Amino acid sequence: MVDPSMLLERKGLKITPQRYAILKFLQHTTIHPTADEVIEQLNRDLPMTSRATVYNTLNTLRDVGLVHEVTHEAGVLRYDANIDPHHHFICSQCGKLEDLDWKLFGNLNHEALSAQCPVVENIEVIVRGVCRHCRNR
Amino acid sequence: MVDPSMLLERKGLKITPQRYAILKFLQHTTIHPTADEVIEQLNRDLPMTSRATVYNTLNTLRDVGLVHEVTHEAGVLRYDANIDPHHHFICSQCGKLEDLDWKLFGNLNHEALSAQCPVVENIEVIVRGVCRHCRNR
DNA sequence: ATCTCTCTTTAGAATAGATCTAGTTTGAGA
DNA sequence: TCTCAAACTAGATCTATTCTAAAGAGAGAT
Ligand SMILES: [Mn+2]
Ligand SMILES: [Mn+2]
Ligand SMILES: [Zn+2]
Ligand SMILES: [Zn+2]
Repeated sequence: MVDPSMLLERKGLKITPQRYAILKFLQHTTIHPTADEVIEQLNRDLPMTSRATVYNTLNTLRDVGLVHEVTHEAGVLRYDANIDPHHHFICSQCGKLEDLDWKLFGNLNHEALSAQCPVVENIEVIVRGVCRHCRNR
Repeated sequence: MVDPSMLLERKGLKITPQRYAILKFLQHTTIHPTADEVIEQLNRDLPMTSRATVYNTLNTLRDVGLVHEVTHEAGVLRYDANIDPHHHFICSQCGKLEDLDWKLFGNLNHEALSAQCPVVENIEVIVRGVCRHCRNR
């Protein structure tokens, strides 16, 4: 796991306590938090980050490519510091959103695609279903 | 293309001029309209559908499965009357959202997936890139 | 050490998409 | 024709996000 300071510096962003804390939190969670969940978590112990700064920072990190927006639920915007190619699974019962390994689906970027999409920037598979935990209850 | 009246009736929904018009419009467009675009189009000639009714109707149609929500852009909620399995392509330059044929990616629902997702309800591939039109300009 | 300039943070106002409310209209069935 | 539940409506409300304008912070210059 790369140090947040290094990542921020590489992108030419000043290292501030708020940016450091937000990026570090996103790096260490797997829940793909919403902006509200980021605010909640950061200010749980010691309030030090305003609502506006969380939104500003998330947008800044997204602009420089350090986090990705995950937009597969109506009205819910999540953030993901895992920027390696991967897929997502959403449980329709509990709402959990999990990573799926990139290699799970083989090579998706093949010839036939270029008819409609000559330049591919990103491919992602979204799987909706019921997770193991929800199935067994 | 199935008649909207028949689809509504099958789902036990009353056939109203508003529901008929909204479903018919969605059936005949390929742009995956937002709620605002539905309102705009329906009231272009003869205003007859309120904002609240468009939202109510879209939610009703979604609840009975006659339309799907398409939620792949931050803050943008689109509607799709094509409920056959298919994938989507989004052009990062012009924002166009197009259907991709289901058969384009072969069988995605294979054994390895069931480890994390024992019950699969839906699989969809999202491709982001540059469309032919935007590439050639 | 002080100044300066730019970037960052902040509280609160504003915006916009979606939902809710309460009253009205509609039409199928008695 | 009457009744009643479902559907429609205008406008109020809600809520996630963005905007605004002012304060803070820090790197380099003097
Ligand atoms: Mn992820
Ligand atoms: Mn579609
Ligand atoms: Zn679950
Ligand atoms: Zn394009």
